[in-house]
Amino acid sequence: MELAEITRISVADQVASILRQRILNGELPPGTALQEISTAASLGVSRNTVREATRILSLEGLLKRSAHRGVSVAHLSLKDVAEIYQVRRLLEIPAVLAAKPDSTEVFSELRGSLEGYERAVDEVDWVRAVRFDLQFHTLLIRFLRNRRLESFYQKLIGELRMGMVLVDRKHDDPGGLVPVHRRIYELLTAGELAECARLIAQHLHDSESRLTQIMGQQALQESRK
Amino acid sequence: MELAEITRISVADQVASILRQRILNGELPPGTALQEISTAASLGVSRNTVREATRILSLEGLLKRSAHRGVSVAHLSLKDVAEIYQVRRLLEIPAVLAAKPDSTEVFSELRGSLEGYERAVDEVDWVRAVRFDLQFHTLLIRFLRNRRLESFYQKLIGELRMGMVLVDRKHDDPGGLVPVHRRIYELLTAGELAECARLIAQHLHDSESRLTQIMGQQALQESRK
DNA sequence: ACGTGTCAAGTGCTGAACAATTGAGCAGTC
DNA sequence: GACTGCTCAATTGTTCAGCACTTGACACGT
Repeated sequence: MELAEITRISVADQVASILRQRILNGELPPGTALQEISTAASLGVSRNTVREATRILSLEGLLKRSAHRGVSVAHLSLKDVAEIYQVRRLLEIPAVLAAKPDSTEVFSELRGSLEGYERAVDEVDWVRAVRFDLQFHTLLIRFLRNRRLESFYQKLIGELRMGMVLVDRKHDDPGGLVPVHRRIYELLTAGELAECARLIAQHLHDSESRLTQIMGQQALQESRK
Repeated sequence: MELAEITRISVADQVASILRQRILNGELPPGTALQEISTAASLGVSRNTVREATRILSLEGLLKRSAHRGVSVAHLSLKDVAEIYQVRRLLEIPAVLAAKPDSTEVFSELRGSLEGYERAVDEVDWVRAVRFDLQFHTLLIRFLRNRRLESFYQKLIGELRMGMVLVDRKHDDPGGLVPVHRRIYELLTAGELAECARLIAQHLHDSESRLTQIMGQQALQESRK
C-alpha cells in the first residue's frame, strides 16, 4: 500500500484529510466511534499516526475525545447551529461590505462556485450543492483579506456541513434558495453592497431557521422510539 | 469525595500547556527551535507525547512546523498583527454593543481583570499587565455568548501576547493607556454602549499603532548588524 | 432488582527501532 | 576562489511492541 506520489505532507495529515472527508460527506455520521486499532489497520498506518490525526480533527471540532473512551464523530446540537450562524452573520456581512471590485480573483472563484452550485441543483445532487453553497459563502470571507478569519470560518463551515449533509439527504428541496446566490453575486458585482448585505442577512436567517426546524424534527423522531 | 482530581487531563495536554505558558511568557522567544528528544527528556515524557503536544500548539499558531526540520516558536509579523487587530475590531465592537446588564458574571470578572491590570501597572509588572489587559478584552467577547468565538479570540490573543511580551519588556511605558480600561468599564456599566464601542475602536487603533511602530523599530535594529 | 466483583477490550503512554530527510563539512574540479 | 557533488551525523517521521490504567458489560450472590 505504497503511495506512488511524492508525499510532501505527513502521513498524519493525510489520515486526517481522509477522515475529514468521510465525516463531511456523511459516511461517518455523528456518533460513530472510531477505534484506533481498526482505523490504523484499515488505513495501513500505525496507531500513533491515527492518534495524531484524531488530535487534529478533534481540535477542528469534527471529533470528540472522551478520556479512555476514544473519539467519536461530533454531534451538531441546536446550540452549535445557533453559534455558527451568529458567527456567519458577524463575518459575512462585514465581508461583503468590504468587497472591492479589484478583487477579481475572488469574483471569478465566486462565479465558479455559483455555477457549480446551480449545476448541482439541476442534477439534484444535494451533497454537492451543499458543498458549493458553503464554498460560495467561504469565498465571501476572502474580501476581508484575513487568513485567520478564513481558516476559522472554514472550520465552522466544516462543522455545519457535517450537519447539513445529513439533513439534505432526506429533504430534496433546499428551500427554494436557488436564486438567492445568483442575486447575491449580481449585487456584489454591481457594487450594491448594502443591499447585498441585507440579502445575506435574510438568507442566513432563512437558512438557519430551516436547518433548525429540520433538526428539531429529526430529534423528535429520534427520541420517539 | 474526589480529592484525586489530578490526571483528568492527558499528559499531552499538560505538556502543551507547559510549552504554551513558556512561549506566552517569553521564555521561549520567537524562532526558538524545539527538539523532540531534549524536550521529551527534560519534561520526563516520551517523544510521541511531545509530538502530540507540538501538534496542538502548531494548530494554535504558536509553533511552526517545517517538514523534517522540526518545530520552532512562531514569529509574529507585521501582517499578523494587522490581521489580529482587524479581527479584534470585528469582534469586540459588536461584543460591547451586545452587552446586557444581566451578564453580572461577566461584569464581575471584568472588574477583577481591571483591578488586576491597574495593580500590575502600579507595581510596574508589565508582563502581568499585558496578561490582564488581554484578559479584559477577552472577557468582552463573552457578551456575544458564543464559545466558538471565545476560543477563537483567545487563540488570537495568545499569538498577540507572544509578541507583546517581547515588546513590553523593553518599553516600560505602555503608552499612557492606563485610564482607558477603566473608562471602558464605566461606560459599559452605564449602558453607554455606542460611546464605549467608539472608545474601544480608538483604543484598538492606538494599541495597534504602538505595537506596529515598536516592532518596526526592533526589526530595523535587528537588520542593522 | 440491586450492588458488586471480575474481566476483556481499548485507550494512554512509553521506549526502542528503523527509514527518510536535511544541513554541514569535505573533497574534487574548473 | 567559487561551484558542484559526496558523505555523514543529527533529527524528524513513522512503526512496533508492550505495559498500566480505565471503562463497560457481564455474571454473581444477596
